[in-house]
Amino acid sequence: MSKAKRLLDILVFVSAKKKFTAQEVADEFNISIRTVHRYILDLSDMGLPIYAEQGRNGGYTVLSSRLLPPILFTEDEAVSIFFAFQSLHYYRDLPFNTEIKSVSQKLYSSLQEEAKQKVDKLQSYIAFWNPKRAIETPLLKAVLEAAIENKNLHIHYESKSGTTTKHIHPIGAYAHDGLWYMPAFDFTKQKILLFRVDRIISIIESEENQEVFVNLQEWFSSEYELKQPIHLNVLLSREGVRQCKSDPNLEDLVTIKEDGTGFIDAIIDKGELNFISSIFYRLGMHAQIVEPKELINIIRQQAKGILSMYPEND
Amino acid sequence: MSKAKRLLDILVFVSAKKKFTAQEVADEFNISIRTVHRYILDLSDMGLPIYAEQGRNGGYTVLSSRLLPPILFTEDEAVSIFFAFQSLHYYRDLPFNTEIKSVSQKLYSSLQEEAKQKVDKLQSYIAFWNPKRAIETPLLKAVLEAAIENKNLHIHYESKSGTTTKHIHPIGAYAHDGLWYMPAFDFTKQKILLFRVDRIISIIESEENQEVFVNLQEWFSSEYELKQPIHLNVLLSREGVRQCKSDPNLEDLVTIKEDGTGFIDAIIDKGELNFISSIFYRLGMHAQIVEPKELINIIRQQAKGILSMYPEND
DNA sequence: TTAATCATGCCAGTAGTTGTCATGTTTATT
DNA sequence: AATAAACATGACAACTACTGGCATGATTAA
Repeated sequence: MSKAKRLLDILVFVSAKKKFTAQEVADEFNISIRTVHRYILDLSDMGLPIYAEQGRNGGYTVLSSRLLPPILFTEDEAVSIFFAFQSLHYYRDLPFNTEIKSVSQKLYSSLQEEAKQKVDKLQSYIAFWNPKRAIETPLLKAVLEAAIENKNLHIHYESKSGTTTKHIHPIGAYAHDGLWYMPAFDFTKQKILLFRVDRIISIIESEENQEVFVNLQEWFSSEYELKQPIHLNVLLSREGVRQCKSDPNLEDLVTIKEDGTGFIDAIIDKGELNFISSIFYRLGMHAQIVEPKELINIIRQQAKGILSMYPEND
Repeated sequence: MSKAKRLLDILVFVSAKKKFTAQEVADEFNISIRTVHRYILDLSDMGLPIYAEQGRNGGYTVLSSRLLPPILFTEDEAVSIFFAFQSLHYYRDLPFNTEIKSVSQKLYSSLQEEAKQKVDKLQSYIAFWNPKRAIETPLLKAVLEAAIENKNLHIHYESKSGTTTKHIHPIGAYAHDGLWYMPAFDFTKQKILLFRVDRIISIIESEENQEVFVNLQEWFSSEYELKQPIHLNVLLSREGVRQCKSDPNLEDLVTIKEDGTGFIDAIIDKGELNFISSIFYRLGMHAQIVEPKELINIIRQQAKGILSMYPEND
C-alpha cells in the first residue's frame, strides 16, 4: 500500500480515536513504532493539530474534532456550497457560524482566480431576501442543543403579560420569515406551544428528560391537521385570483375558471380565520366571501371598529 | 518534492487547462515525458475523468469541470454544509440542484456512522420553513445565467392583463417568501421593474448587452431610498408594540416607552402606505394613526368598502 | 512518408521508506 | 531510587518505489 493511502488511513484512525499511543497504531497497521513516529510527524506537518504527552501514560492527542478523509470537489460543487451559504446570509445568529466561515475560507482559498470571480459575481446577482436581521437570537444554539440532547429546560420568557418562567421540553427549532420559532412541550399547560427563540430571555437550568415527545417533522405534520373544520367559499376576480395565488396559505385552494376569475371552495381550520381575514380585507371587492358567516362577521366587526376609531370629519 | 504533492500540482494544472500534451506538462514541471505518462495514469486511476486522443495533434483532455485540490474538513464543518443545504430544502427549483446532491453524497459517504446519525438528527430537529414549494420556477437558472452573462432577453410574461412580450435586461434574482423575483430593466418602459420568475412563460431570445446597469446589491439599496417621503405617526398599545416589532417593515421604527406602550414617528415612502395599511387595519384599536391623513383615508375607504359589500342583515 | 502524439515495456540509477538498534528524555508507579 | 512506559531522534542497511532514457508500437494529421 502506498504511503499516502496509509497516511490517510492513520489520519482517520487517530482523529477518531483522539488519544492513542504509537504502539496502538503500530499494532493496528502492522508497521514498526519508528515508522509510526515518522508518520505522525508527517501528519503534524500537514497541519493536523496533534500533541504528545511524555512519560508513562503519555501518548498522542488530536486536538481538532474529527477529520474527514480528503474530498475532491469540482468547481461547480464548491460554488453550490457558496450558494447555499448565501441563503443563510440574512440570518443573524446561526448554530454553525464559525464552521461556515472556516469552510468558506478553505474553499475560497483553493479556488482559482476565475472561479473566485464567479463566486463574487454570484453574490451580486443572487440573494435570498429575508427580513429581520435585526433581531438577536443568542440562545438559538443552546435550545437546539437541548432539543438534540433530549433535555428539558426552565426558561425566562417574554410573553404578552411580561416575563414569565416556563418549564418546557423543546421539540426543535425552525426559521420562518427571518425569525426562529421553537415548538416545545409546556409542562405546566401540558401541551405543545410555539415559542419565539428571540423572546427567550435566559435559560435557568436544564435537566435530563425521560418522556418521549414527537419530533419536529411529526409536529409539523400534526399542525396541518384540522382541529375545527369550517367551510370556506369565496368568489375571486382575476386580480383576486392573482393575489391569492401568491399567498402561501391560499394558493393551493384556488380554482381558476376559464375566464380567469376563480373561487375558493375548501375546508379550513376555524383557527385560521383570524389570520385569513386580513387577506380578504386587503382584497376588498376582488374577493366576495360567501361562507362562512364567521369570516364575514370578523371582517365587518373590524371594519366597524376602524370607522369608529377614525370618525368622518372632512 | 514528494510525489503526492507533485501529482496534486499536476491535477490542478491539467484540470485548469482541460486539453494538453504530455510534453507541455513535462516542460512545466521539469520532469520527463515518461513520468508524465505515468502520472496521468495515476490520476486516471484516482478517478479523474481524462481521455487521450491518439496521433498528431492528439493529446489529453480532462472531462469534468475543474477540480479543487483535496480539502480536509472537520466533521463539524461537514455538518455545517448539511445545515446550509437544509435551508434550501423548501425551494423547489434551484440553480445548483445536481451539485448539491453530489456534494451531499460525497460528504455523507465519508462521514463515520456516528456523524451520519448527527446529520440525520439535525434534519429532524431543525427546519427552515418556507411556503410554496408548489410553484414551479423552471426558468430560474436561465434568467440567472442571462444576468451573470450580462445579456438582454425577450420574454413572454404573464401579467395582470394577460400574456405580454417584454424586452428586458435582468439585474439579478432573489428569493423571498418562497418565490423568486427578478428586478430587470424594461426597455419599453425605460425603468427597472420587478418580475416574478415563475410568471415568465418562456424566453424567446437573448442578445448581448452593451449598456451598464446597476447590480442587484445596488438595486436593493436604491429600493430603500424614499421617493415620496411622508410623515408616519402612530400610537401603539403594548400589544401594538409587540406586533409591530414582529413586522419586518416596522420593527426598526417603533419606539417603546417605559410603560410598555409605544409609538412610531418616522419618515416613510408614500408608496408604502397601501402596503402598511393592512397591518394597521389588523391591529385595529391597538394602533391609533395620528398622521398621515392619507393613511387614515385609505383605511377608512377600505372599511367602508367592506361594509358596503357585506350589508348588515342579522 | 513523416512528424507528432499516446502507450507500454525494460533497465539501471536514484530517491525515498522501512525496520532495527541505540540513546535520550520525561513521567507515573512501585 | 528504581523501573516501566511512553515520546524523540539519529544512524544505517535493506528494501521499495520512482525516475529518466531508450526502444518499440500504434494512431493520426499534414
